[in-house]
Amino acid sequence: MNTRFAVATHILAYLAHAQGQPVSSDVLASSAGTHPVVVRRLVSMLREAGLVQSQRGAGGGTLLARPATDISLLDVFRTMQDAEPDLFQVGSTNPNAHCQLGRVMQETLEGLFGPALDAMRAALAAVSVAQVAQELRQRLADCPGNSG
Amino acid sequence: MNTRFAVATHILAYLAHAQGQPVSSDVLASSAGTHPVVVRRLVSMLREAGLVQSQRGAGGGTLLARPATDISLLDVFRTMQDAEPDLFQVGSTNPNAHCQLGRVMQETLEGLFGPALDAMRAALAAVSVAQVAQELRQRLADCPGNSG
DNA sequence: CAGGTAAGTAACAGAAACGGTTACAAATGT
DNA sequence: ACATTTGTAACCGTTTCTGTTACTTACCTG
Repeated sequence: MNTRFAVATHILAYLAHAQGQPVSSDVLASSAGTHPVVVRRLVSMLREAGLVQSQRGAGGGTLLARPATDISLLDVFRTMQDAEPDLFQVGSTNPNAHCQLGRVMQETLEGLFGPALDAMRAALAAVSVAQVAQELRQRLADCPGNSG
Repeated sequence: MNTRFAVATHILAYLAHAQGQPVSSDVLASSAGTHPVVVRRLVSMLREAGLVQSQRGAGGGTLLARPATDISLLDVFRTMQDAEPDLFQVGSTNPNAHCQLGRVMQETLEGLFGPALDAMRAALAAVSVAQVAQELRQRLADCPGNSG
């Protein structure tokens, strides 16, 4: 699930940079260094999450569904999840059930891992796609001849 | 990699509870609800990290290599990593190289994901195995007839 | 209306990781 | 000696992910 988060953020930052112009999956894939279908898969998830919007047909593509300032990395993280609940998955192991050590251990670990996840979520929530795009612009200004 | 972290913490908490008595991989596996060889695999990693110590032969087993108060969940997390660098793996995608958008995007993302990881690490560093074991004891006191 | 463009999606292949398991060697205490 | 227990290697089945192909659907333009 690792690259999905990075690629999705890549896509969103690119769309923020495009300022309302639809961008095709071919262009996005070329920029992110992956396959257009992979991009469309991620875009599908982002669209279901209400972060982007798509237009079919000639001249179509994907664009942000709301201002880049209103999309945080936490939004992206949650959309790409499958990972968030699994990060410190305590529930998959099947300890001894009822009130024995195994079960109590699970509850205890959940209580202790929680703050770590909360801290990470808070840090992700503090960064918007607009910030990513802006930092990108600044860095791009430092080197000539960029296309995509 | 998810269950590894939880099972490893389980093991360490159990060892802290055992207070210097070597615990066999059979007992640990039974408590954690997994296979003894899986436990030995994890114990191998924990041993390389200097967190535990093992004794072969009859009456042998594993015990903590240092006080439980000196082992944080961050130590466990780092030992079980393979995941830590991959959590927000930005480098696997192969964008357009040189100074183009793809490469700059990587650097930008790394800079923005960093604080999220730092926050999580700080939260994990704040919890020791001793705390886990103590919380376990408290919870176990609330229900009768626990063995393993 | 015809044709080109591009999203949407299903399906498959190959790779990697993980957990569980078996098997066996090495070490250690009784 | 012998039982016990760690230390590893090896293998299997499952899952997950990425890349890719192929095909359908939708939309714009001439």
